Amino acid sequence: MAKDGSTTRDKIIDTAMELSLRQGHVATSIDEVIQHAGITKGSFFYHFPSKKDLAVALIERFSATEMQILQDNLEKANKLSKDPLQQLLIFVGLIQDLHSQLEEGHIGCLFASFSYENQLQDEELQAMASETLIEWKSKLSEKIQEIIKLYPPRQPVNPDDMADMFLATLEGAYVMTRIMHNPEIVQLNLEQYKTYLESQFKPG
Amino acid sequence: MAKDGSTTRDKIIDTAMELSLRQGHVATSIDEVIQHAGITKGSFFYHFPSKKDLAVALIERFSATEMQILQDNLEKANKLSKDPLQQLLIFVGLIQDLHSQLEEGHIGCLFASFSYENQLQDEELQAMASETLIEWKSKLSEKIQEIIKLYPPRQPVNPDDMADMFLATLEGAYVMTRIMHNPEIVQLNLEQYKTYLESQFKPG
DNA sequence: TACTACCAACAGACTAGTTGGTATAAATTA
DNA sequence: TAATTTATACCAACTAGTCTGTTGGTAGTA
Repeated sequence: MAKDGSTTRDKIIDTAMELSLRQGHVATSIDEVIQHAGITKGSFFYHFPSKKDLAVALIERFSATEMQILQDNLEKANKLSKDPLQQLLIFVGLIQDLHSQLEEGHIGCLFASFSYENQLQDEELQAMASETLIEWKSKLSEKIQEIIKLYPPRQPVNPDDMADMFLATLEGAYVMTRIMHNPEIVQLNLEQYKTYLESQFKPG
Repeated sequence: MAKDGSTTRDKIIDTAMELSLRQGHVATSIDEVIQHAGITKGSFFYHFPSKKDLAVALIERFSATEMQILQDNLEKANKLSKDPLQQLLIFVGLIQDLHSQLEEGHIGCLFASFSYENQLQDEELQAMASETLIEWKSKLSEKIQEIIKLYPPRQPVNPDDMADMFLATLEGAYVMTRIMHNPEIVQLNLEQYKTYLESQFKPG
C-alpha cells in the first residue's frame, strides 16, 4: 500500500467547506484552498479532477453531516420524553443549543450558498441537494404526524408543510444572521417555531 | 444639457440585477453585463468607477423597490379591512399573489445572495442591507402590535420576533425554492405563516 | 537480504484563457 | 460646447486546469 491519500482529501474538503460557506464556492479559488490546506496544485488535482468534482464532494459531505446531526438529535430527543410533541420541542431546542455554540462566521447552509450562485444548475448537484432536503422533511413530517394523532390541531394542518416550515425557518434565520451579523436570530426564530407548534397542538 | 445618461445607468442596473440574482454577483462579470445591456466597457466605467460601485447601486435599488412593495401592499391591505389581524393576513396573501406570478428564476433576495458571497463584509453595504431589514421588520412589528392590543395572544409573543419570522420565512422559502426548483414553496410557507397568525390571535 | 519494478501521492512550474480596470481617440447628442 | 457613448486596444493579476517530474513506500523474486 502507498501513502494514505484520504487524509489529504479530507483536508481539502474541510478547507474548501469552510471557505465556500464563508465566501461562496465561486469566489473560492483552488489556489486559495491549496494555500490554506498547505498542499500543492498537483495534489489537489490528483484528488479532484475538476472543481466540479470538489463541489460534488462538498455537497456529499454536507448532506451526510447534516443528516447525521438531524438523526442524532431526533434520537436524543426521543429518549428525553415519551410525548411526541415534547420530543419535537426538545429537538428544536437541541438544534438551538447547537447553533448557540457557533460563531457568526460558521452559520450557513451550503445548499443555500450554492443555490444563490446557480451552482445547482448542474443536475447531479441539484438532485443531491433536493433529495437531502426531502429526506429531512420526511423525517420531521413523521414526527409531526405522530403529534397530530395525539393532539388534534387547532386548524387543519399538513405535516409536510409544517416540516417544510422548520427548514425554511432555519434557512431564513441563516440568511438573516449573515445579513445582520447577529447569530441570535437563529435562536429567536426557532423559538418562534416552537411557539407555533405549541399554539397549534397544546391543549387548553 | 447633455445626453441623459440615467437611462444607460438604469439599463446597467437592471441587467446586473437580473444576472446577479440568478447567478450571484461574483459570477457576474462586467463583460457579461455590458454584453446583455448592449453597451460598451467605456460606457460602463463612465457610470460605475468600479464593480463595487455597481454593487452599491444594486443594493440601493433592491432596498428601494422592495420597501416600496412592502408599503404598497400594506396600504392596500389596510384599505381592504379595518381589522388589523385581517389586514396582516390580507397583506401576506398579497405577497403570495405577487410571487405566484414570478417564474422560478426570478425568485430570490439580493441581500441573501450577497451575504452568501461575503459581499456584505464591506461595511457600507452591510449597513444598507441591515437597515433595510430593520425597517421592514419595524413596519410589520407595528401592525402586529395593533393586533396584540385587540386580540390577546394565546402565548406571550414578541411582535418584533413575529415580524422577524415573516422575513425569515420569506428568505427561507426563497432558498428552498431555489434548491428544489419549485416556486410553490413560497406559497406554502406563507400559508403556514398565516396559519401561525391565526392560531395565535384568532379567538375560539 | 538485496535487487528490481512498480505505484499512489504529491510537488510545482506552466498554459490558455478570463478578470476588473485603464487609455485614448472619435462619434453622437442635448 | 459639454456631457455622454462607442470602439478598440491594452494591462497586470488571477483563473482552472495540465504538464513533467519526484517521493516514499510496497511487492515480488532470488
